[in-house]
Amino acid sequence: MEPGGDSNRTLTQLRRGALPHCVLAVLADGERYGFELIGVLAEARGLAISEGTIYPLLSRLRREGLVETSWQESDSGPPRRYYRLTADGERALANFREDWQGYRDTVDELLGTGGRR
Amino acid sequence: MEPGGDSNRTLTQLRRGALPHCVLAVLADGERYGFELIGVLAEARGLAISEGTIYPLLSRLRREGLVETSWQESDSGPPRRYYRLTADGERALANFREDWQGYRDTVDELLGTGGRR
DNA sequence: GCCAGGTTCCATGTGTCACAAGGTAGCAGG
DNA sequence: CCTGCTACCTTGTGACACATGGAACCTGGC
Repeated sequence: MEPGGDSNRTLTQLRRGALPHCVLAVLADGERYGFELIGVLAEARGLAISEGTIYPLLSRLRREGLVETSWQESDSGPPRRYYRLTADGERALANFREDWQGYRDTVDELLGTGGRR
Repeated sequence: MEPGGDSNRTLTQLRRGALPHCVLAVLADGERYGFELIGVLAEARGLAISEGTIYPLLSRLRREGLVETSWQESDSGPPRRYYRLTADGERALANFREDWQGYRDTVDELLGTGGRR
């Protein structure tokens, strides 16, 4: 049912690296709930994920103290759990920005994709 | 045994994304053997890996037909298994370059690390 | 010879994590 | 009520980086 996921598997592995911190980055702009995050990330090329990915991820971030949550009523539908960054979360995000830039430049250099832009 | 692997674990997850294709990229410049690759990658910031990582990775690339190998004698030490890119490997590398650039730009945009370098 | 130490390869076990699939619950509208 | 949507979460599977340990081969000292 899912054999040839060729270049798809590659993207999955790529996502692993930055996805959690991309979520943190989105939350840095204001609180969001799980379903909403899926929509926001779906608009970003190469970051489309599903519920089975986002909820375990958010649980982990919460367990690590990088985000905190609050339940809020909805006009139409069940209540939502909103996530927002903690101070630790902001620190983790700042650290990651540095790690990411170093890694990105290394890969660009090896691949020869660093040139223009 | 080592729970607090804080920012280290992050780098491991980052590596996962591009490491196999970075190996392909190095091999695109000429054939190399396993131990040599460890040294080459160690010089690239954020890509230092060990034998336990490189050999399973190379086996996988071989199984997928992206690299092929040949044994060659060494002046000093046991024989070496040299790896070089196949046509499929070159194709995979080219595909990955595109995937990588799209992904990289997406992450840069979300993190706000994209402003020309 | 033979033994210590370096080089090179590989296999096994563990832990992390993305994802698919499925399950629960609240809120509509016919 | 009952179909369908929104929203959350859990469980099982599989991929893969890494640590550890070991085998095979070479060299140099004695």
